Amino acid sequence: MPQLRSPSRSSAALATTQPEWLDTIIKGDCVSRMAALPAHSVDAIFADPPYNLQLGGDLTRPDQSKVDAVDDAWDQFESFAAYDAFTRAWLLAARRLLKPNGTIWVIGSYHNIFRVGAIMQDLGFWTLNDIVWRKSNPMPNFRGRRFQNAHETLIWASKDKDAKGYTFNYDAMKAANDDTQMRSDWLFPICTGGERLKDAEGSKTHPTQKPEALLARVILSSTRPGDTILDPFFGTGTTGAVAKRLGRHFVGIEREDSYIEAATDRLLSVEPLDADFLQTLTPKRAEPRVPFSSVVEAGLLPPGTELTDAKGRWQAHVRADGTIASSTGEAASIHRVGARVQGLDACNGWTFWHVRDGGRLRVIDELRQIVRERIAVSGA
Amino acid sequence: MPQLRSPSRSSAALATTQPEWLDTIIKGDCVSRMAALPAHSVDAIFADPPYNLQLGGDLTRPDQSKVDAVDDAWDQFESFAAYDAFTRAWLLAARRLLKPNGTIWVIGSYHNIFRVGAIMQDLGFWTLNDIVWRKSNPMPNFRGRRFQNAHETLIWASKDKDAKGYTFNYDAMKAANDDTQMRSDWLFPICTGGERLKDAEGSKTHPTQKPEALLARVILSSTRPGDTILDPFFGTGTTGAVAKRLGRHFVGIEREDSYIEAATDRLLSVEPLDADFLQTLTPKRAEPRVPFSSVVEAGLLPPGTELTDAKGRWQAHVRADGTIASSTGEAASIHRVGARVQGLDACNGWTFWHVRDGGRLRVIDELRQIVRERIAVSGA
DNA sequence: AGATAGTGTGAATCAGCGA
DNA sequence: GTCGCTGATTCACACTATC
Repeated sequence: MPQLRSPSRSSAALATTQPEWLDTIIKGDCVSRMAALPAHSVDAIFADPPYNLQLGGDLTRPDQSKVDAVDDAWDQFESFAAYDAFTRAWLLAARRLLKPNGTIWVIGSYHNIFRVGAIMQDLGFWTLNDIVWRKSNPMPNFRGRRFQNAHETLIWASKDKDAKGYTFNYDAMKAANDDTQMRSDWLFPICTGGERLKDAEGSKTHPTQKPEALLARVILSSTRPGDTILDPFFGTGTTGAVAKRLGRHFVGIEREDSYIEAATDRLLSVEPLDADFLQTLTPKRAEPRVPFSSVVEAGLLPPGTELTDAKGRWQAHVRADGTIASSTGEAASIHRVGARVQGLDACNGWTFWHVRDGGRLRVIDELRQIVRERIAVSGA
Repeated sequence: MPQLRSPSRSSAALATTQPEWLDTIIKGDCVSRMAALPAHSVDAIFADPPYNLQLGGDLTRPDQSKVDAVDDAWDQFESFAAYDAFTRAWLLAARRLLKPNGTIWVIGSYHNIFRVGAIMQDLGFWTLNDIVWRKSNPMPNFRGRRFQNAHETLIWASKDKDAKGYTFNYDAMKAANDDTQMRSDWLFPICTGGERLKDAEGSKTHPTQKPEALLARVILSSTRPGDTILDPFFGTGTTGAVAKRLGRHFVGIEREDSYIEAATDRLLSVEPLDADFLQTLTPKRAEPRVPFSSVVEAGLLPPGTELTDAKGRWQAHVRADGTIASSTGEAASIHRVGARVQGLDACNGWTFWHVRDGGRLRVIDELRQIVRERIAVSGA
């Protein structure tokens, strides 16, 4: 097996315990190969399963019986049933490998995505989004009998309904999109030009090679550096190439020797990006918790200081124990009092309350940030 | 029954043979009502079935106001199996009514569209396209836990694989789209403002009223004047209103009296129109939003590239996820970091940041323009 | 009258932690 | 497992109120 491993950065000390299948391509049928891997071992899955319902080689009927001459509708149903059985099998095997907070991405077109999506729901996957990949340069419809088929669909799902701890780099996606949240429709060109792998004769190595930009958004949005991403239909290894470049681990499963060969060469030439450029924004949720009392104790808001909302409609006073008291005399946390004066159920006191600082009002969240920075410096 | 009929243009001579249910709203359950209509009697079907949203508790906006959720009884199903049985029943009844060369449209979201699509395939419908309705003004994701759900999906299918004679007004669609083929992704605003039906108290009559522009494109693309369009989930009658305006016949089936009443009033006020309506079908947009990450992923600004302002006073470097980090270590969007290094509240990062290109500095807005040209798409 | 600021709202499967 | 508290979170428009 060629050395495809991305440098093991964050887990350098654990290198000896890294499973031997990490950052490799496993040859064989994906269902049986997935069954041989340990459960709960991958953080994310990206799957680009065969779309064509007539791919006999990829499909095995539940019973290997030969079907007599039947009418079209029945034959169609048979082939759908075979595709469904195949889909259920690989999705089940994939689900077993997924960590409880892992997520799965599956890409398809109208030929297969409805069946895949319904089976995913049946198996308990919980849809987070369906994403539309809008192709900026799709193939035209030559016969003029339909709309130009200009998109494909991705389904992004967590392992089950109650898995709330999945990774979604919301802040990074928003920052990357001019500070408005990333939508469910993505625009990318199809894979062409130098990115498209060609064989010696100049014909494309793989019929449906996906653009690296698409995989990059998938990986950057839903995984963290050091995570492991499984691709059970590895093909020419776009998932692995982007994962390696972005400091993630990968596992690929592929049956065809020619694809494995192309993917191996490709992966060897990928240089991981410097870790400095892979850092993503720290979600606010993950920042250290600072009690309001710490702001008081730090002297930034001495007891007795008057707080007010941004428009000066409500007032409260800071008390020594880290509670505040509204003018009506009710004392509680900054959040509770903020909610109560407005007559709401909830309120983020950090962004609601302000303090007069010279001529202007300053939101107390800035004071929390000062305390956080002091804590960081002291190495706490 | 009030007179809702559209003037019978092409079939004036046949007016005496026009069935009594044409251009009317039939009250009742759609499965049994469809069973009472003659087979092969409609040219097209537009169906907006319940989506089977499975909503948990309340959802509040950041300002603590409550989102008015779709919690109507008609959208509740006990299980996927119950939803599937319902779907199979109405699709079977609908298929019986469809003429051999008729087509069916079904709209849904990721909650239901996969199941609907799979069942349609099982019943023998032949998918012609899946169409993405991109909403120009979708509701945000308030908790930042997913991508903004900014689209819905329509499936367009013929009665069976061998039905080749269906109507598709290819040239009209192409002409309406600046003389390039109409794509499978359509951009329309959601139904708001004066078009949105309100009750006496000013609250929306129907929770999921669809925009007329969407129905107009459906009807203009796949039916001819004088055709009959069935809507088994008529609601407040958008399908009927647009059909009447465009010189088509309609049949609506609806259970709720309040919706029937609103639809009846609405239909009476519709005036049939000439087909210059086409022009409203292609909403013109300003230049498409290009995420900064797309410039990074396009290879124009590889991660690690140093950015600087026009005078070289401040520096930052590009990170893989589309954020940038200043030399002081602060990371955020190109706009935020630009603002912060200057000590300003806001900054247009596209025009502030430059990159060294040979000997000269090049503003990154030029790179955005390059990406725009690469991904130029009508209606983007 | 016209500009500006403020408010309302849409098919939504929308927390995490510690006690 | 439940309960309770902290505190994180919104885009594009249409419409209304105010200056």
